[in-house]
Amino acid sequence: MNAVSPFKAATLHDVAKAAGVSLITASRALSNPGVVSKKTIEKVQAAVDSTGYIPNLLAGGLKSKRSLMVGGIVPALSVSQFLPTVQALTTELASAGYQLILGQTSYDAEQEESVLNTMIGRQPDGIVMTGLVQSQKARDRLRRSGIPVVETWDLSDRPVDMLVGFSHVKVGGAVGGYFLSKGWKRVGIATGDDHRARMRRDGFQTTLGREVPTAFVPAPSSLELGRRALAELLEKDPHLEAVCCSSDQLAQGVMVEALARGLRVPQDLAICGFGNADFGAHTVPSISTVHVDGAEIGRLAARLIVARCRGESVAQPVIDVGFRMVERQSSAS
Amino acid sequence: MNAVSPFKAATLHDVAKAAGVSLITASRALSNPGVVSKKTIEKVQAAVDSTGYIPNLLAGGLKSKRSLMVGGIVPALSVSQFLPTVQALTTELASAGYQLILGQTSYDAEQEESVLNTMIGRQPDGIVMTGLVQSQKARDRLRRSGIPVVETWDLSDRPVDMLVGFSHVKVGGAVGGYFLSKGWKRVGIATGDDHRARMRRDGFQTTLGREVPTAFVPAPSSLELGRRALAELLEKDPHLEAVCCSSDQLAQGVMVEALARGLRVPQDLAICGFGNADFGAHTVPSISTVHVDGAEIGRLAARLIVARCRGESVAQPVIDVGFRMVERQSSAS
DNA sequence: CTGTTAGCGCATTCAT
DNA sequence: ATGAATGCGCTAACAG
Repeated sequence: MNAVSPFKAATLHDVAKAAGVSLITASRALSNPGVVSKKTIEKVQAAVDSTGYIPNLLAGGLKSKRSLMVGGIVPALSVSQFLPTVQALTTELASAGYQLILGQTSYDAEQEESVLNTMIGRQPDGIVMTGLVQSQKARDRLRRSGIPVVETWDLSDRPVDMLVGFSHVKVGGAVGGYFLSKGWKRVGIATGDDHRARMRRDGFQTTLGREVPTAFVPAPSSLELGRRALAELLEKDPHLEAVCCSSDQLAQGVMVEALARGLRVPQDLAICGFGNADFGAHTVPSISTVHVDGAEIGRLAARLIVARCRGESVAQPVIDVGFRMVERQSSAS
Repeated sequence: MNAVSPFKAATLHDVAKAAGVSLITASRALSNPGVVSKKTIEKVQAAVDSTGYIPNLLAGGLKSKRSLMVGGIVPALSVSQFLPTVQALTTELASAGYQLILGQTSYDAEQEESVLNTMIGRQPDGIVMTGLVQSQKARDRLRRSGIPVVETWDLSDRPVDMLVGFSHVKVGGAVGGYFLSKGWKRVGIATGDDHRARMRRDGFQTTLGREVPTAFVPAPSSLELGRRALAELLEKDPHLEAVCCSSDQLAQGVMVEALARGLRVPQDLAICGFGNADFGAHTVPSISTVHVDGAEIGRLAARLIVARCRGESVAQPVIDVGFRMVERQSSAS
């Protein structure tokens, strides 16, 4: 049975007819009840119930220029670092009556451009990017579209519009400073090869004042890739003392591999991750990391968009949410 | 600076004028180039480039009854079990020109109903649910809406429409049979309390022919909750031989807690998870689990929706993707 | 191959 | 407090 529904969905027209009022009165009764008499509202409500009317948001959006949709763009949903952000974004937006349309770029600038184009075509009331918009063409398009945009998870001198993030260079610098304070000389890096991870590596190396043996792994990072990364690093330097990882998943992999090789953590090898994934506090030993409040980023981004949509002027369109080091057993001295 | 764009976005009207053709010819040149002369297409394309035209998909959808959007509904994005499904769904849909609108139910039937209502209002060309639709009201609404629906990750005698899933009772039964074959008598269950996890527990207990000590944990399951669950189970039975977990995250937590207490895995305590998360193969010891192809579920769901949208008749609207036991070190004898 | 006509379902003018 | 007209931007019919 593949037949389409035999029922034509009820429109506002049907509701108005059933309620014995005009189209526009029915419309107002539903979307602006303040200006309609109580009796009328009741009649309309009864008609809605009896007809099973569901407003066509496409039509409403076309006319009112408010689609009640917000575009959310991630490199890939499986990048678990962004998950709390997307989740909080979705929840916070839903509570304001907006829904999220998802787009994936696969870390590819061309795909980013095409995703943004179709996204703009859907007339979203806002667009939230995880990361900065890469291509210049896309940046221009976004600006000219007039759609409120929030870039997240990074900082920039010239954001497209609004921004909620933090400095990855500073994160790398902080971890580098921490390693220096511990006196570790023979250190390595296990890292993803995306833009932000590279910024953290840059900051780390700058603080250390030199290049550091590095194992690059493709996205998405995982426990398995962490194990391989440590194997690679130990080939480069068999006497490694500490490893800085671009995610807690990688860090856990490095740790598993180290323990499997009979290395003690942290005595023989210290490990630091990034992101403060929930499992990191509960492994044995627990994993030192850098905490970033991903959910807060999502909430703030949602609020910026919603404020803009309401025509409120946004006092602080660029927000640095910062970060903090979390020392746990994997690097405690 | 909170000013809205000073440029009014170009419409198809502007493109047509710039290209010196009629509105509908411009429309066809873009969406149905086969019926337009090559010269005209070129003129229109040039006009598109010069005006920066981006089609308004809301308007197109209103008229054509094809919104090119598909609703995707999950309990919560953080339920990592569904992530490969949502990711594959998004990717596969994108390749067919559709985009995903996200909805979250928080495992709550009322919220499911309200999410589905606004979803229907957006006139999606299809709706994909992770799990079955809970509320009867929502089921009726969905049926009457005529929108193609795919429920996933479960089986049902009377699906709303189409279905891609597997039997959780059978999964539980398979794990129970596996435990029986190993001769483990003192067994426990660490499980989430959602519908599907309970079905697996039922299947497990039915096969064992009795009730089994159980630690229930709230969603989303995590390593931490797994540690607590084992602590709870060991209080109920200090001589536990094996634990069946409702996710690999829980299983990892149970394992970490066991090792932290000096128990050997699997000699003192055997562990089995569910979901075949990527890390499970690479922990030490590696984690036995039940494999379900979540990405395949997403791909199949997308194809069913797309086929329906193209008016093709769907030969097999209910697909059982099955599962398989994956024995690893945590339960190897 | 191209153009004209007529809406899709609703919300924003205006009027009463 | 209610209603009539108008059009958002686009595409499905039909015409030529």
